[in-house]
Amino acid sequence: MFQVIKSADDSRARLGLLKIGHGVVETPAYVVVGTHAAVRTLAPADLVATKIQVVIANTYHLWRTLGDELDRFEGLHKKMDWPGPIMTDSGGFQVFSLGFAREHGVGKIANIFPAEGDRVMRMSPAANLVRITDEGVYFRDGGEELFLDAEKSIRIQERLGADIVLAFDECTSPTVSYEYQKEALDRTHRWAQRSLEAHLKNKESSSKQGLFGIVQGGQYEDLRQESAKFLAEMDDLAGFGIGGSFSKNDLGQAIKVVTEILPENKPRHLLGIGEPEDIFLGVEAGMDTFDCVAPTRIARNGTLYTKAGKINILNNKFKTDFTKVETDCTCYTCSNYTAAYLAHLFRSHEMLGATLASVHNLHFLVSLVDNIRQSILDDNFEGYKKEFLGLYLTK
RNA sequence: GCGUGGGUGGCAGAGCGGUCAAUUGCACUAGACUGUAAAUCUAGCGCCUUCGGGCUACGGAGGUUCGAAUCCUCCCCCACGCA
Repeated sequence: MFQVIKSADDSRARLGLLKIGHGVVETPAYVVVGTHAAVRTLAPADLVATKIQVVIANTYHLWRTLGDELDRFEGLHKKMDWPGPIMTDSGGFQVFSLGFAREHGVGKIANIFPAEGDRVMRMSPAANLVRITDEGVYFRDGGEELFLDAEKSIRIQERLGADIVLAFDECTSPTVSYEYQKEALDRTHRWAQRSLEAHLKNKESSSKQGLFGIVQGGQYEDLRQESAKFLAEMDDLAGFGIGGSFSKNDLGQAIKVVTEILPENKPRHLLGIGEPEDIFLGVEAGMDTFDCVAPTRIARNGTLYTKAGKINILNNKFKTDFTKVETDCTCYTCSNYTAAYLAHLFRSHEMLGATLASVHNLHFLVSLVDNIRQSILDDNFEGYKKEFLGLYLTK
């Protein structure tokens, strides 16, 4: 299922082929987030044009939205008219995002321990909608409570029919105590076993789908290692996801300690991480695939990637910038439109602005991982990394 | 000409004696966004400032009052109705 084509000498970076039901994924690869079985603002044809290889949809949100319709669901590929590989997230992240993250107004990468004088931007705190038990998780949804556990998550994911499915886990915050991280980790491990059992029970779908276990452990290296060891021994897992909410400084180390333990012959997916600098970090530490809402979310909010760093197309100067966002970019947006036109679309609140920006940002990241693969092939990963980040992080 | 209702910051529109440099929305200026309850959110938005505050402001000019965007007088505009 997964084959490492080449490993770098000076880092853990590796080139691979992930063969799954709906195609072969060349890794390192970027996975676009299509939570509700749709990539926001993009028509399927737009998505194909970005050359993105994989889409990840979300179990919790689809289950919540589709409800009983899932019983006669014909599968995400058909539903989305997306011919390529699909992953589904288990709903484990919603344990965090609808719970702790909502309550404390923090996100996946949170500046939770700000330095003196730091101005910390946070979302307004809101009610915690989550109640975690050893059995599973209760999500408060309007007046009722939705209960999701490992078995149910796997069953829903079978219906959704993605090529890669994820074990149900508890994503934790880096602010909680060691004791709680440990408790949550043990729970996540038990849920991983339950997920695997549920997965293997259905011969038909488990022959088509691969189940990834999810490494947790928060900011504690020993727990991360324990988690990697635990999951590494589960032979029937098709691969691994690395989860959790990080602070930016811990990210690299948290991945490194884990990839040292995980088996080389299985793919590793870094969950929810995907700014350009993080991809280098992840690849260097031995990760194969990445998904992130960033390219599409920041696009909708007017931010576009360029080789010289991110730009905000709503900035005054772009009103009269009749050049392309990136002169040498071959994406549909840059091939046809000026920065000024994009600025105009955003200022006019035209949806096309969000679409064109999303197309560009996805193309940017797809090109980035393409170049990373080439650099590994050329034994020049470190060189390419320095070259790219040298320009990208100047701003 | 008569009657009525109005003239408030770039626009719309609150306020109708003190807590008003003036609610709110839009626009504008920045910033944030990392397994998406985000096409969202945060901050700023008269001038000056040693960030305590100071100054000029609610059509114009006077006046009443300790105090006026708010009350009175005159003037100038606008809308609608009647001639």
